[in-house]
Amino acid sequence: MRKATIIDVARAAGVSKSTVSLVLQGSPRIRSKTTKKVQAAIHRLGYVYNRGAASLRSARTNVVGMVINDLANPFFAELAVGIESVFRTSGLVSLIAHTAESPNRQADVLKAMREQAVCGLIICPARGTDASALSGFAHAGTPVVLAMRRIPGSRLASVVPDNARGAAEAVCHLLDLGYRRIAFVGGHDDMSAQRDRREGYAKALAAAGAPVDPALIVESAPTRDGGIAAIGAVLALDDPADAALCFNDVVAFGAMLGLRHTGREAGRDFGVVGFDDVREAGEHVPALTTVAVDSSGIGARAAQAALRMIESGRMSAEEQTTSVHLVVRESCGARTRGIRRDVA
Amino acid sequence: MRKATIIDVARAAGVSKSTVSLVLQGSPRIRSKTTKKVQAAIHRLGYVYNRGAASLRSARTNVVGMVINDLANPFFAELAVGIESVFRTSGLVSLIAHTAESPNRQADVLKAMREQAVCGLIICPARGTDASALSGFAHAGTPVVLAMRRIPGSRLASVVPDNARGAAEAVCHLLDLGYRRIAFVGGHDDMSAQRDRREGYAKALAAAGAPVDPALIVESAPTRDGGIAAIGAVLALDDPADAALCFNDVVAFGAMLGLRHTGREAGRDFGVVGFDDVREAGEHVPALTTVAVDSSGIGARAAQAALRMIESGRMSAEEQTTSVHLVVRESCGARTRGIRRDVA
DNA sequence: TGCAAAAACTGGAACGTTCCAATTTTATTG
DNA sequence: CAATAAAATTGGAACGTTCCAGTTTTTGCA
Repeated sequence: MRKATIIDVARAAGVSKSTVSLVLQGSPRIRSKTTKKVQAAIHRLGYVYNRGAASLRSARTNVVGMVINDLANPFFAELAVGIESVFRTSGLVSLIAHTAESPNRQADVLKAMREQAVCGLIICPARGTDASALSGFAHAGTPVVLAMRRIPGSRLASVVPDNARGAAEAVCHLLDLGYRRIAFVGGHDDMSAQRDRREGYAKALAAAGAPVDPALIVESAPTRDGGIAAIGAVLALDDPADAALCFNDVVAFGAMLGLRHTGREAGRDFGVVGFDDVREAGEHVPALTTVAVDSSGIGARAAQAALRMIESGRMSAEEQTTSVHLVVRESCGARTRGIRRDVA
Repeated sequence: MRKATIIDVARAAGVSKSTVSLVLQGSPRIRSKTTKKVQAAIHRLGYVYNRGAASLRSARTNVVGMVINDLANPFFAELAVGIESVFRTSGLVSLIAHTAESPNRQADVLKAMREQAVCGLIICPARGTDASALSGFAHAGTPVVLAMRRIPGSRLASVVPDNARGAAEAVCHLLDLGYRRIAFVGGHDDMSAQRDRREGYAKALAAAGAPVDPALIVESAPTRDGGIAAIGAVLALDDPADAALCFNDVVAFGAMLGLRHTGREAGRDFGVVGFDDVREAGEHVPALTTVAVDSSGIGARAAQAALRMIESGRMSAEEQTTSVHLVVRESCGARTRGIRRDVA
């Protein structure tokens, strides 16, 4: 049995196909009696709207793309869910894709998104993504919003947490607790978030008159294993670190594991602060002190920014920064050492 | 500037639009010289393939749908990533959607998937999903594969872990460690996975000649809070439980938290076994003994099953079961009590 | 009731692709 | 080199929708 089309529906309802199309679009110029007739026919025939055909004619799809560098990271998964729910309430369908932090996969995925003619794109760009990777969208007039990570040299809208401020707050907290050799571990230099956090770290140290020792800044993959490796490096120094601000919570978990391998315990022998405040942070033993980032809030803002651009048809390069706050738990040793300064 | 079409490409390359179409599809009956000419023109014009138009004509999209009940749960996120990577290597684009375990949202999402004319669907159905929710796909001849959860009364292909066997193994292990009042906590009766696991639990107890006390079987949301509540219930009994098999790892984490609230510690005063073996299980304190489920393997099998059906055009209702194995860590108390039986 | 204006509805044409049957080009063979 | 077979290429129709410019129906008012 062939699939029913609006023409079949029109015939069944005794109206023209144009009328059916109008009903489908919820046009206000159709009498409710007619609408009812048409909807009955739609239901009776089991008619399914063909979005492909519609977008062929009207050039505006209701599909938005979402490109996530790591869906398996709970932080990004939560972000994706936040974005999706905003789009869903606006009647848009989200096409979620995962790039596994690989620019190649990302290129493939972006090509697919273009072919699907998405009407907007939210992307957490893979590490090392170049502005040119997204030029096709700009060229086609498709709104793009960067989430969590900026791309240097691109004139694109973005929503990122206040990385520098969060990092600075964390460093101040560690300084207040009396730590002297504070390391910055994890993440790569070509991730904007890492650069921003590292900058906040350096600035806070400088503001306190403390020296910034390049040996205490160690790059690593933003993963648990990366954290283990990085913490090992700063412990092996002649003048080893006594605390670390980690690029993100996952790195912090790895760092705490690495500490344990050397007989040290976070919060007792070493101060550890993470970044993100994923759900697991509060339940880890010891509980992780971390800079809380509102993932679903960032997702929602990014989605809203995209929505505005889609609806208005005007591109914007607005850079939004969302606030962050330090959540003090155990891994920094505040309980043991006593907090000497109140952190808002 | 209007977007380039195959007609523009054809003109630029000095061939017909049919030839361009053939090149785009990688047809073997085009001379390589012609292919090269066409590809040069495609590149020169920045031509982007229009999948909507193509699927309108050819009725076969290369988009597959993926409906996940909870993307924020790391287990399902990993599953999604596994599925996606299989589809990607076959040149299919995955449209991932999230239902938040709500049948209403699921219905919306499924409608959107049908409108996008997906050529296949993999779904972890939301709790309480009825077979009729998916009848539209069956009716349209679109392959559907259930992952992780079966739907009673539906003739659909499925890939689920060997829940009963895993649960039975866990119970045997607890019995071997000397526990007597083993509870089954968490999950809901209308989730097939919960029923299967509970059945394995009951069967193992019966096989060992141990009584199955209904008071020891407590439903709860499959969340951390659910675990806290459920463990509270089995501790409050006149004859309280001394061990628990939890519906999944998240519930187990909650249960261990709940134990701590009453001054008990998993592995010392009470045996806890989880299900899934999420990444966090091994790093929790105490480390969680759990039944390991191969999430990415299940994802891959489900994707392959869907792929077979898509390619052959023949529907199948094959039910695949993947093997599971018990991972003994600390929360069951094996270290303290000594293992009296070797678990493979 | 009749007339104008507004509201409701309608019939092509068009969107960019694939499929089909037909045509042209190239290769093969006697 | 002609005749044929095979390979490569082509133009037109079709897919299901929306848009546009009407046309018909309804409403409001004298």
